[in-house]
Amino acid sequence: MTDKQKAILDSALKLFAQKGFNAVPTSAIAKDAGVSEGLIFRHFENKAGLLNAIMRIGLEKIQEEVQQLNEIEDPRERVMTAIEFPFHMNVEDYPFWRLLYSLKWQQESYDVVMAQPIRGVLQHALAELKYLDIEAEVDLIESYMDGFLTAILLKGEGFNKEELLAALRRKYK
Amino acid sequence: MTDKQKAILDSALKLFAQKGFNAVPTSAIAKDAGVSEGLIFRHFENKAGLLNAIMRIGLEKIQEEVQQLNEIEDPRERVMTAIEFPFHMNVEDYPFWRLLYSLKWQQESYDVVMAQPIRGVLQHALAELKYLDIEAEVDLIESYMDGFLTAILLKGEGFNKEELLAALRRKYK
DNA sequence: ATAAAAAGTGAGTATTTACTTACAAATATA
DNA sequence: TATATTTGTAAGTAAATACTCACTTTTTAT
Repeated sequence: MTDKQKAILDSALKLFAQKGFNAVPTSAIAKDAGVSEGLIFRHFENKAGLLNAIMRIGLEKIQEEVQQLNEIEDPRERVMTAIEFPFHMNVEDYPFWRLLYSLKWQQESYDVVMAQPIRGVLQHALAELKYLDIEAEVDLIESYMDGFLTAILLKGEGFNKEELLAALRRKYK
Repeated sequence: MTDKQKAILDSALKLFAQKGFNAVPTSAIAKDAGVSEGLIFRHFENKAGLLNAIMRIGLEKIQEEVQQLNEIEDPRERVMTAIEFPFHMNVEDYPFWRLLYSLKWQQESYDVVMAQPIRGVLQHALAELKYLDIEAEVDLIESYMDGFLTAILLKGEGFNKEELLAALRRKYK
């Protein structure tokens, strides 16, 4: 992976996350990355291929983090850590999440790949805790997480996510 | 408002909700509505004007529904009804909500207009209930609602929202 | 050192897209 | 009925966009 290739991926992720995939022309990506437009197509074949490369890299990184949840012994703590995942996300990953969440509304493909591993963790943990109606409970937790992540990603400057986390913990104490 | 004008609005909402604003050319809208492309510009000036018309109509309709929440006397019930709003949404409004939620990620403007009235209802109700830390609590509830609405809008056929509602009520009984 | 492969460029190109315009049909108004 | 206004159309147009291609530069392998 060359410097320019990395620059293209960085610029594309940044711009896609800001304005949406369809609203960003390849010329703008090339300009932002300081690269000729043709190079994008040399490396990624087409615009969709560029998006694919971005998503593959991002999803791999996130899946590693999900794996780490399984190292938590206590299933109760494992579930709480999962629910609180949006609050402890790395800020440098925000653009990727924004892109993933904006793509959800047009192409489900990527989102499904992302949601599946977390679902597995939750299902397993709730089974250990002898929950009944595991599927509905997992849907509920996934909805919470989705809402939290959305709030954190969209409510900019003025938003205090620590306060929100505190309110959440109060409910689940 | 003529028949063709209505047809344009219907087709545009449908297509924007499915594929996203930027991914839908005005030619496709005209074709779907059975109308000449020029008519779109005669009535709505430009593509952004068409989107504005769609959003204005939709937001007015939704705000009426939010007003109805205020008619509920008991603040506890008022809050629960608000939280459960996503479950009782009219199916015919799904496309509008999909469009609103997809636009969130690129232009915050519309979403803010929508969220403000609901925030007001929640703030007022929680104040009546003598909650401390009202803002954080409202953020929490808004996050829930956002997650539920997203789940209902995105998880198609196989998704049983009644089960999710049941799980939610179990938690808050 | 030399050949082969890969990285990179910049100037195209075909198509799409938002929007215009000149005109016709329908509808309202007097 | 006559006329003014609104609704509608079809054929444009200029700009933007995804992608190609011929070519040069850099890196890798022998």
